[in-house]
Amino acid sequence: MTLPTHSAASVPSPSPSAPPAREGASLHGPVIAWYEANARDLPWRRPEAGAWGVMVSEFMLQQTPVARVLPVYEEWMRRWPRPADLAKEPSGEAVRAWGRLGYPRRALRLHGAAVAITERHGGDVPEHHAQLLALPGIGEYTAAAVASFAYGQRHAVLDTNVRRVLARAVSGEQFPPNATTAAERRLARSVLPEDEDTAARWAAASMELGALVCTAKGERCESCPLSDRCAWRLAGKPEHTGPPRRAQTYAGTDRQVRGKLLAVLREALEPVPQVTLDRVWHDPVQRARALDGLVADGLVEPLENGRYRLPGHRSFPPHQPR
DNA sequence: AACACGTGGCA
DNA sequence: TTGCCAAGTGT
Repeated sequence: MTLPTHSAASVPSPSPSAPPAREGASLHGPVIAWYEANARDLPWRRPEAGAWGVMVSEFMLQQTPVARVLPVYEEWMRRWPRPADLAKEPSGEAVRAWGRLGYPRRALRLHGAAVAITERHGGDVPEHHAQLLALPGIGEYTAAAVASFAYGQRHAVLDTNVRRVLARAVSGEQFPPNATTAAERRLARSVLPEDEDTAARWAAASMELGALVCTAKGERCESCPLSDRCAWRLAGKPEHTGPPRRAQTYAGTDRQVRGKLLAVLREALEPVPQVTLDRVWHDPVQRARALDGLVADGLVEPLENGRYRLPGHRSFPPHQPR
């Protein structure tokens, strides 16, 4: 596997007089050129990361900022350089090494994906979108991202950054809809470069643009390669209308209690007695519900003696075809 | 379709 | 301090 090399010479540029053959043709060139000059040097973008490195990074980056992922990613790749290395560990080790990245079910699913890769794909991250999609924790976005970033394939990689870039540059809206729509997928496919290598560069470049320039708040239009043609900017940057983007509450929720319980178990080297867990939350009803949920999710293993620990053995459910 | 699911930085 | 936000997935 190789990361696409950066070469502006391979970026096709439409002739000045002819109208663009397709809607996205006027987007690729500027954005890819901008990317080649401004892309961050992230470890999972280096060739030595391999498909496994790309995949690990994608799991960690789901809803989690780059800065927080970096140190954990380095530790994981040092400890588990190949899928089989992770697969032979108990799943609880993945949860423990996940640290405070949040959404620890991702760790469990990444472990489950490593097991599946070892069993079904000979230890190599599969290259086909459908094979990736069948792995636990990999949805539409991550399957496209791994296929594109790791294997240079042509896929619409529609994450929150790209959705925002397209919403603004093409649709003239400040923000995309709350949930990804069929219209967005259609738009993303319509602006996808025909050439496979160019499509892979566009995927990485448009995502980086959304992450660094076309941000949710404090967008830096003066640094944007699309500023002269951005539909939203040309319309005077109208404020978002429509349904408010649903706020995510956290304080006092089961999620917070789960987080506190799991934090105790992550730090513990030995199984933890019930009474220790009882100290993390005042409400016994909510506390019990949170603990039951963690057990049901396979994040916590109850032992015969009334103690609890991170799962000591593989506990991910068998693969269910979608 | 709407929710649940962690965590911490920043304005 | 509160609210928003960060490369989503599964049910």
